[in-house]
Amino acid sequence: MSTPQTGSRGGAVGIKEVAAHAGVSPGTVSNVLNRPERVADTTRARVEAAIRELGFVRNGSASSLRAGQGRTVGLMVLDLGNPFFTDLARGVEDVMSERGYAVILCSSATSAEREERNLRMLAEQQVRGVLVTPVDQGPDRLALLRERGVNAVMLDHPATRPHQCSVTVDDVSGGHLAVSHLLDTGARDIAYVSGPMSIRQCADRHAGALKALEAAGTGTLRHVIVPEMTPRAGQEAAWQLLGELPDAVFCANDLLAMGVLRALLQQGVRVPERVRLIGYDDIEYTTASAVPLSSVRQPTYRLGRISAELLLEECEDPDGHAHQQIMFQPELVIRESTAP
Amino acid sequence: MSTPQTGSRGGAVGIKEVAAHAGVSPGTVSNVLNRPERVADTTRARVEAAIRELGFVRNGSASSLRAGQGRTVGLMVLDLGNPFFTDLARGVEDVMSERGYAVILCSSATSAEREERNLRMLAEQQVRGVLVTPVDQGPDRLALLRERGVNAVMLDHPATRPHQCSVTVDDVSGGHLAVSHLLDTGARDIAYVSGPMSIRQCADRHAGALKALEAAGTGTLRHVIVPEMTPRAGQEAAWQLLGELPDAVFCANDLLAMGVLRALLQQGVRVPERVRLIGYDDIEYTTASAVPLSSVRQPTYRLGRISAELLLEECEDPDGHAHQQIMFQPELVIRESTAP
DNA sequence: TTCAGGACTTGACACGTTTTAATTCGGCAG
DNA sequence: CTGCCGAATTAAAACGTGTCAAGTCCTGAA
Repeated sequence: MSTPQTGSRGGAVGIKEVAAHAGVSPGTVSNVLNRPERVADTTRARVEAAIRELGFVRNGSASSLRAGQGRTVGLMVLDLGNPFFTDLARGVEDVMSERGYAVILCSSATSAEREERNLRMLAEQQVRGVLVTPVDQGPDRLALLRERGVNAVMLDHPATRPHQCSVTVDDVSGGHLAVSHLLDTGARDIAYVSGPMSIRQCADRHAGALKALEAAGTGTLRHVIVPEMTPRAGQEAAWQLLGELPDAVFCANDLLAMGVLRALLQQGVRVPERVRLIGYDDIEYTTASAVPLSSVRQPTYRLGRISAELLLEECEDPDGHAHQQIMFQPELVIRESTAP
Repeated sequence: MSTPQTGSRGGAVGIKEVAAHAGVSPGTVSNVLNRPERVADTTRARVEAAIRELGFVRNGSASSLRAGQGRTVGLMVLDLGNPFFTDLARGVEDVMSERGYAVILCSSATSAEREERNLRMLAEQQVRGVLVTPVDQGPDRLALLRERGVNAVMLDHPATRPHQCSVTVDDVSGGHLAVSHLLDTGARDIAYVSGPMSIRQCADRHAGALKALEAAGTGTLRHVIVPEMTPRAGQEAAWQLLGELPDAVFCANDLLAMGVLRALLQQGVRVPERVRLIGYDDIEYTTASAVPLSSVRQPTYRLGRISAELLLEECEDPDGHAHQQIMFQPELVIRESTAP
């Protein structure tokens, strides 16, 4: 019984054991951890040695309970199966990991009910802030968090409240870019394949497409709406178009475009000679596509990094922080699928 | 000052306010939350009403501090850019969300240093368990967590300790499947493109490939090692092979295979007529590949779900739980890239 | 020698919940 | 009427850290 196992269970060492081992008071250990500048160099060295020797790990629950704020943030995305969101998550995770924050990952899977459940869980976890891609424009489910003083940054969605941060990419402009380009290649009968118009991205890209037609004063747009934005759904959308082929197809998403491309090629339709095809997102996996896919590129990874930095700034310096609505401009990437 | 704003800041209601509002003691409210069966029906109803009316949200930090265990688990993957891991993460997240657990997402980015940093962070966060794809076979970095009583399930990696759970897919068998199939198509001079052999998956698939050659009593295997498992690296690997083309290429990864395919086609090498090509993982995004890609399919999403369930079982019933090493068998998916 | 003042350090309480032992209460047998 | 039991509830003591007012020690000037 002479072992230094003073910890409660499993040899967990607390701040008290460290203090005893270093011959100082618990308060000093806490100071070493949180405001190292207030403690004398020699004492700090002794405490740090004790921490290392005992393998002390700070109890985050206690810390966050007492301090009223922890070092975790929530990240809620629409769909973990979509490379757009995983790239974005990668950016967020990279920044948070560097800064010592933990990221709680949630997927709403585009379900409002699941979004609400996850937000409640994030509130329970006492997250310091959240990055959210909201499911819909509907009721402000973030209110629950805001009341509790949790900062929020809207991801790929314009701010819904006057003073709130948001990071987005200009989807109207993206739709405009894509369709202008299709018109430039000579296409006139254009089809737009997208998910439900309740998804803001789909609606905005559609609006941009219409603007491009209007500006050009020529061309028509057909709209095929599919329930999901997956390759399979794209394939099914293409089947609908086979009866009367358009000159070009603009997909709200590269995944959809991959499905469309596959269906067209299977039916012997030549791309781009007979039908031009352009997608959206410029995901990496179209690298070895049958016909290299033109697309509208979004700075996805950077989007994640920047929104993470914005959130941390807001959390760590609430007063000096000015809310920002950052909007990136997308970029046209022309490949073979639109270059006859 | 007559408002019921007894909460500390931002109107955060605590268990005490709820108790006062319902005319019971804080202990009873806690019982309603944690062991509802111990409290009389009428009282429970009154408390639940108060919770709803006040918008009470349990403080997870306090709960986890006092109870000694929270409702979060950690998930550490090797590479968030790889669909294999994001599919897996999706499975984990789905299960955990259903069961009311929070998932802390970490990526080690195949860096031992970052793995260690993240594990320390998970320890601080008092996670109840972790799902880990370890970076290497090296020093047991999980010890830090095990000491603190954190359960661990090894993901896509055999258990390193006698009594530990693990969920894997038989990579030796996968390599065997792939190369046997290539031999069946008549290939003899086969190239294996993979990441560093320190990655277990790469090594095991290589071992399986060798076994297949041995069993067949014919054929040779060249080995091209690239630093990363990305399409770009695959492209560069293919350039190395252009001098003396093999009959077939087996890639440790579909991403590599996509890069190889792209490079071969660009150089006018016909696939599969001149070179057969097979990948690994059967990711969704090869759907619209120039030449539909043969691959070795792993039940990735199920892998995630099952390992999550295993971890929860271990956490919630530590005594009744028997450690399991589950190994799935991969499945050969033959498409055009190996079917001349 | 004394004292002011600064640089560190300490001690004790508070955070919101869970948990244990103690209390109340009605009913029922002796 | 008393004593005792079980069910339901309560009061109070933790959990491990952060914070801040109150100390201690040291240096240098009067």
